[in-house]
Amino acid sequence: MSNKSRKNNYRVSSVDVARLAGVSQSAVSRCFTKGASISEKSKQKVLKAARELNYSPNIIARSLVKKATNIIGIVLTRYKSPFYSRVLGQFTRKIQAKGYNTLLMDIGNDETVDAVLSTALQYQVDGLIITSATLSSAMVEGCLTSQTPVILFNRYAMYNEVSAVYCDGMDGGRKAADQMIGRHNRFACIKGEEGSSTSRDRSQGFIQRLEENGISDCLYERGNYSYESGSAAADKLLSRKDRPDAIFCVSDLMALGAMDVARYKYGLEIPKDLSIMGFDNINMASWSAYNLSTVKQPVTKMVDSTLSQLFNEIENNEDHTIVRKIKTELVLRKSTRN
Amino acid sequence: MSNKSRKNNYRVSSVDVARLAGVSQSAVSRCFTKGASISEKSKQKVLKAARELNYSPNIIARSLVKKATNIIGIVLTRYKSPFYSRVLGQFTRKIQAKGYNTLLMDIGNDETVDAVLSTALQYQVDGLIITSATLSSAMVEGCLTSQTPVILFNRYAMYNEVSAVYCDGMDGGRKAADQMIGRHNRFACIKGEEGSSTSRDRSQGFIQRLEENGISDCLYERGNYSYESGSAAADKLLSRKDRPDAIFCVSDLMALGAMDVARYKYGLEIPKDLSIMGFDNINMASWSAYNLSTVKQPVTKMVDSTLSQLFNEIENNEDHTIVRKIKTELVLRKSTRN
DNA sequence: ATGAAAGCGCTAACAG
DNA sequence: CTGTTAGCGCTTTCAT
Repeated sequence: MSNKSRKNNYRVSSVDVARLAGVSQSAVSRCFTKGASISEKSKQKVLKAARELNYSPNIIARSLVKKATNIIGIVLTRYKSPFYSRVLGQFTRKIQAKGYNTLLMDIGNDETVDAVLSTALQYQVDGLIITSATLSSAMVEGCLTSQTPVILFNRYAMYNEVSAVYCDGMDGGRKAADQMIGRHNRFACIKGEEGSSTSRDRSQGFIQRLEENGISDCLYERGNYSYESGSAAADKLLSRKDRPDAIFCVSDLMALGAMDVARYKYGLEIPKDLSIMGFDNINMASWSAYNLSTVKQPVTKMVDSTLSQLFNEIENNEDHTIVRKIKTELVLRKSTRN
Repeated sequence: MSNKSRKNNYRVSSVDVARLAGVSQSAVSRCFTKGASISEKSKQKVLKAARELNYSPNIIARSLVKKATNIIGIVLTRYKSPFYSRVLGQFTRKIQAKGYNTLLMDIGNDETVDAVLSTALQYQVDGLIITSATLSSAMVEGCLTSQTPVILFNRYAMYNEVSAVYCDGMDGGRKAADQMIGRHNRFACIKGEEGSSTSRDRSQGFIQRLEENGISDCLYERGNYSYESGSAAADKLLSRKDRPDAIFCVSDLMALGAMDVARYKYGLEIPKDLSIMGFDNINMASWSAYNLSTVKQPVTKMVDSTLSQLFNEIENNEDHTIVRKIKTELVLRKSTRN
């Protein structure tokens, strides 16, 4: 059996159906295009033939002529985070509900982002959602000339030709600080990787607010958003003699890791000896083992906003770009004093 | 600005490039088809023109003629589970590495599975991975006539025309039982939903092994694989006067929920008063707050096996279906006595 | 090595 | 309502 035998194998097409049904090929096309004018009689003939041959229209061919694939590309970076799983789940479900489909693309490191985006464009996606990755100007150019709407999710644009929706990390950081100030003596922050803009915003908001209140010696360590890195960072912080009694983490996962070293390695009681706050409000934050106070990113609101803007740009050809900054909400549980 | 103005907008094609480069359209096609015979000189001309026009080939058109889209469809049910996030992540990354792309489809309930699969087929996916969903015979038929290779992931086939790779839940359940037998007096099991075959296998293995050892009064409750449902099920179990001192949960997430009610609602000590085991070995199982003993599904092995079979069927037209049952591994931590 | 031409499977005028 | 016809943007013989 040769390498190509599959490709050469017959795939039933509309002309086969037409022949069997005794109608023209356009009739079968009309039969599968809702709103097209076709008599009930031919419709039945076509349907019968189609069923017999197990036919269904080739969307690729349709896309070629309609110049619309009905597919939305979603780009994200290695998503270890439960936050992004949730986001992705909501996106795909809602995209499907809208009659579109999702081409999911994962980028390992920032070097590959251009390649990935470019193949998305080559697939003629009708729209693009980019999560936690930056957009090179070459790619902005590409999207522009191909007229492909793009929304940055949880990033903001350096270029104002592209829309963005993200949550207000700066304000979230400030809220976290407000919750802790006055109840603690020594503050620390566990940030994300150096380049990360979300990490920067959140920690900056926190630190600024502290400074506004006369606290200028906030410690910090960095993690990579994982549980383990949160543990490691907290470990460093807690091994100091001037150990902090309040730690703000720029992600919940890191906060959980921090809580666990604090409790199980240092035997600290939370929040008696140490308050911890996270950011995201992932499911685990509410688990009884943690009860993590956190700054909630309103996922549903963010997703809906992204999608409504995207479909607006796609369907109404609204080329008006927007930047929507969504407010966070404080979720107080028991990992902080009150 | 009309509704259609975007669609009518110009998208640069190979003929545009050809014209600018002063070569034939086929030349530009060849330029982008590796291995095609084209002189260095024309190649440069084409490349230059392409760059100028910001051109890149339309994969949809190419797919139409090549009868191959290079896209793999992945179907999964509302994936709340961290296990499936991990699986999905591995799949997409490895699919991309192979030069393919992922069309991600989510099915809410079993009613929609046919619709979803059928649109995947209409998109002419080169292959299909179906996770935790059953395949109707109509769909098997559809895949067969369209010659689309399908692999069932963590399901087994009722039909032997379709390949499957899954982990041996029955054996996993048995291993869990072996670990608990002799150290406990009263056993219970938290199963998944009634229809779920994975739940059935895992719990059956557990219960059978118990019976082989003369224990025939294993209690059980059902959950839906979520943390909350695990808590609820454990709550019922633990409120009995003949409370179990060993609980096997068919998923880690439920086991974590069970641990938390046991500890925080009933004040039980684990594993002193109660042993708990899970299934999957998700990341959280190793967190210090839990230290959950569990039956590990070897994700990487399963994913690799699935993919190698799938690509084998795609590229070598190997229509030899396989069913690969992968062995689980016991991971002992501190939630069980030893 | 290159261009001309045929066609992938479909939709969309256009006549009738 | 229906068939005919002309493409969508590309790959691929087939000559040259």
